[in-house]
Amino acid sequence: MGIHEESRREKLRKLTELGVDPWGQRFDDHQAIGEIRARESEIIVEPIPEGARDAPQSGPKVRAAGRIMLMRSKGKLMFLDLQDWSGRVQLMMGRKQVGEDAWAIAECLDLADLVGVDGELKRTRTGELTIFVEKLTFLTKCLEPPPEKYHGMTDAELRQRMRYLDLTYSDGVLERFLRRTKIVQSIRQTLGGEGFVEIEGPTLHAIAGGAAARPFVTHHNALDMQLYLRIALELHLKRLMVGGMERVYELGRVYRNEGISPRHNPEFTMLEVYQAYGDYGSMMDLTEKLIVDAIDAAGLPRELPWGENATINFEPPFARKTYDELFAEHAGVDPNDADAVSERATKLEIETAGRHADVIKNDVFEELVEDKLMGPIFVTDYPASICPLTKRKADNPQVAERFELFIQGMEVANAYTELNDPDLQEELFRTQLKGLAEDDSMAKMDHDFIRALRSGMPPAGGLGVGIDRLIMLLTDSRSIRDVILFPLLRPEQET
RNA sequence: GAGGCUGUAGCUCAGUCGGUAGAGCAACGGACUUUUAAUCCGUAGGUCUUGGGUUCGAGCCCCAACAGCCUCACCA
Repeated sequence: MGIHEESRREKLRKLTELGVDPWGQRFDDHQAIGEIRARESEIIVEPIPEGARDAPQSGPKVRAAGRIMLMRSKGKLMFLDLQDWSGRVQLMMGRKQVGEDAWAIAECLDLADLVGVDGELKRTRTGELTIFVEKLTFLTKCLEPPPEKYHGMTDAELRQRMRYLDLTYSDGVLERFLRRTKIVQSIRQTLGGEGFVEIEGPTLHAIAGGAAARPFVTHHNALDMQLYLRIALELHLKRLMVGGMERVYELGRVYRNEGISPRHNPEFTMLEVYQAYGDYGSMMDLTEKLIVDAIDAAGLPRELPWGENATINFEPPFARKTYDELFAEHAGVDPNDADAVSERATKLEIETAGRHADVIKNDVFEELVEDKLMGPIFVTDYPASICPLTKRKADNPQVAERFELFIQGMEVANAYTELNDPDLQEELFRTQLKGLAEDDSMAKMDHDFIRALRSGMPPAGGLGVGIDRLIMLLTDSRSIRDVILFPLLRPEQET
């Protein structure tokens, strides 16, 4: 046991001797510190009497509970900063004012302990809003020394492994995750308002379809079968549209067995929305509404900061450009001239031999265009051959009715006019499979899904949104790990 | 999977040319009833991530492993 824990355990023992439960009890009717601070105006200050030093004050009686963040002991008087999830307030506790019994408890306090207090809200001589403690209730002992009181925790690894400390001791972290919750709530509210119903699809899939990604593999013992954690929500939601769920969505976790980066975590949160009798145009309008509503619900301005100097302007309508327009603009090559595109690809050291022209074209697009799309911008009308789940344009089967929303070079949303022709779907599954490792293909043959389409899926628009990335953009976070409470880490070494 | 950077006290960080391991905060003891990262006096706290190697001598140089971060690849 280290010296810190030793001294804290000693105080825990003393508390027990004093008849105090060091792990606390129910503490009713306390007010959020943020609300307590808002009662500042109720403080009444009288004129300073002749010969006196301080003006008599009277303030509201308040009750607060929280964690001790700072302690300044001045002998028989101590100042503490108490923090809860709504804010921080100073406490003043005097030996004379609280009495000997409470003072004995106060002498057992350590930084990071949890306490409740009753007292009067007033100001100190220096004007600091302060609860003048009349009653102290010990709530929970902390056995670990907290991070440094000024710098907090800066080590990225510690902050992720010990998120519980990061939330308390790093500025803005708790606020960021609470904002995430507000944004997700807003998305559900917007969708509900538009008549969409939320469902819960299976996360264990026999076939990991609906996207191109390597799945996590697991095994069900009783059925002795291989299962995959879902990589997308798409195919089950579409089955539900066949079943008559005309406006349906799922907002949940998907799992991809891929690399980890500032923009990738093996498990992440995806929203997929399907609207019968809509198309990708209806999804574009919905996407804007979802984002703008979320910004409003979080109490944010439409123009948000991004990094040191940049801002992102979310004022709708977002820019819209076709894939080919952007391709011509950034690659300087006619997007319909396959030879010129191939030549451009070769210059970029992109493999061209034996590869489909649209795959090469898309590699060039990803290399030269995507990073430059600061957006928000809807990129529309993708090459059909790279979109096996998407309906083709009626007047041009080479082009798929698909858009992706890019913001700060990140793909945030992806939407289709959904392909509902079962024969074409089956054919596209088969052609996609050709020459591709199964894991690398977006189209894994799913006979049950084809069978569902044969029963008639209404023409529809579908939308996928990477929720974590959207949260990053709305919270000015450069890493996905800053918006996921417990990102995946290797296990800690045992020492 | 490849490359670069980082790893020193509970936390935040110094550590010169290879020559006895440092500071602040936190802790402990003392003073202090209006402090604000309180202040002042004193005390204690280290397997320098781990394992090898070079050297009379390694926190420092070399090799490897582990972990984190960044870049790239895969991907959203």
